[in-house]
Amino acid sequence: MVASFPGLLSRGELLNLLHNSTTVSRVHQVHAQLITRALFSDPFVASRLLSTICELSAHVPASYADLVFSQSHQPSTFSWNTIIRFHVRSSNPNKAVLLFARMRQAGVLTDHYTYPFVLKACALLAGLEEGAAIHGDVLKKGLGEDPFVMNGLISLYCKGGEIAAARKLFDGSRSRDLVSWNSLMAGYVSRGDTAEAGRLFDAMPERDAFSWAVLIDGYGKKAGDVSRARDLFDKMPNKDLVCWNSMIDGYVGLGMIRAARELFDVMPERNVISWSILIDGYVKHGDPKEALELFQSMLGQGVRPDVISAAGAISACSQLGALDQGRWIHSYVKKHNILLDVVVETALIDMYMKCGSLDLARLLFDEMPRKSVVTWSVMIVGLGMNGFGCEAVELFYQMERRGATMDDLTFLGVLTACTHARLVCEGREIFDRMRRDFRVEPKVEHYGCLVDLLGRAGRLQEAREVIETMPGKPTSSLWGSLLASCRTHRCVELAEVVVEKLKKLGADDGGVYVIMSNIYAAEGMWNQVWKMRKLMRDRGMKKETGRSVIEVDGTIHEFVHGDCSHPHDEEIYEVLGSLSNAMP
DNA sequence: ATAGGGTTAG
Repeated sequence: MVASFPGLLSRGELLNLLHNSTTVSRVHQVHAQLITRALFSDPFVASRLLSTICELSAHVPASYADLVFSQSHQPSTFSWNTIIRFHVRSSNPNKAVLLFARMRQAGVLTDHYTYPFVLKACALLAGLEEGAAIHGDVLKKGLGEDPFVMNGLISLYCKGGEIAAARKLFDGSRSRDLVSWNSLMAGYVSRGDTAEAGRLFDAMPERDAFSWAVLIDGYGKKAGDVSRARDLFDKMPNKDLVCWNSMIDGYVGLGMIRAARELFDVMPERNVISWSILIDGYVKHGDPKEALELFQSMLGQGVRPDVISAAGAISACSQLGALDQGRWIHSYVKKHNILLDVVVETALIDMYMKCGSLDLARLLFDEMPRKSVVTWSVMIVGLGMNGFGCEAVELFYQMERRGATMDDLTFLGVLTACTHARLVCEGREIFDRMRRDFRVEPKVEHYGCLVDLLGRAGRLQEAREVIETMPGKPTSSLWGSLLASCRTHRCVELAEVVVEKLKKLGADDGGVYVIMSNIYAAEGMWNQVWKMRKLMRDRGMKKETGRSVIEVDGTIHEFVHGDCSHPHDEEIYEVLGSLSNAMP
């Protein structure tokens, strides 16, 4: 590598070369040269090397930056600032704060360049105490009117929820600039006070694209008022990419996919974020097929996907059971060196699980260096869903032994796994331990699981007691679940009680009477059956049509209840018939 | 100072 340089370069030439390095491997080459030329001990050279590395922060492993920093002799304020900035930028605020503390311990001078980055780190950590101490420091040094430092403080207080403190600084400042206005406005937006954000917007002496984007996002996504967002969007003079994306995301947030799509289709330029927003919109609002098509056209237009857009597409595959496409996307991202992170890997595991490919899921799971709560939960849910309830519970216990934190969805997963595997005692025990041992407050959904678990096992009275003694108001879905169990276990009396409860809650839709009439039919109570049917007719009730989708060999098939238009229609119904015969 | 990602079952 070193040989690629012609002859020996002078200090100046190397510095120049360094200045023009735009890739990590180029920096490595220059680094090697600096060492062979014994120039690395030159503090100025070392600091230039470090800052070049930090310029490329997105592509540089933190360990490399740390190494170069630790090898420099008596790093200057500039070098300290650089390494702190590096860690802030690579979203490692902990490290940045730590380095700042060491910087002060070492007695190195801190300056107006140091503070904005440390403050940013504190803001990311919501470290208000730390930040307030730094505020004191800033004042002592007389840096309170430096716009960068002050803006750092404003956004620190905004992120920490102390908007009043931010406002006080803002109001009392002589040197506030456009960024200060924008920061404060963003602060109001993030705490949901779009009205005050709007007032600031109107009062601003000048506005830039940030100002508009903050408020478009505030009205649209944060406040759910897309028409105001749209007004603003239409009024904006030179719309930039960000505000198009924010506006589209505003529509997506409310499920207005058509409107989102219309804007997407006419926007002058798109980036991978625009595509992600829409892909995710389709995923979240029930059209995973369209999401995948969109992902493919994105690739077709030569837009390089990143982890986030891939996560959306993979999610779509999970919903569709599209194993082939899911595997294809997996190998695509690997082939194109798109770094997988915990989130996509979790999405992949979920996809493999939902597509019934337990081996591939397990393989990924075991090889993951870092797992999140979601990763564990997805695995537990998947095992349960695929009929491995015992393994799911076992994994839950393993999670406990590892001391991993659990959240409400972990419990939802393990409880549903128990339901599937009829593990009534385990489920009951885990439910009881939720609050006691894990300090996770059970929500209605957890009560729903418990009711389901007990009800399916035929312990109908216990299930009813759970509903009637739970804290808070039981929802109709709890009674609905109990009603389903009443049908399974042919308990007419309780079913009638439940229907009364549902009626009181105004939740007696078509589905309820369908079940009730089935219950009567099973007992041969035909008079009651007719009564139910008549009731439904009189009220014009209909049960929603059942439907499902699955991919086979790359083609996506959709099935709708009662539909006979599939080319393999007869065979399908034959298999279906034999399956339901085989089921207990 | 502004835009995008993973989990329940029915």
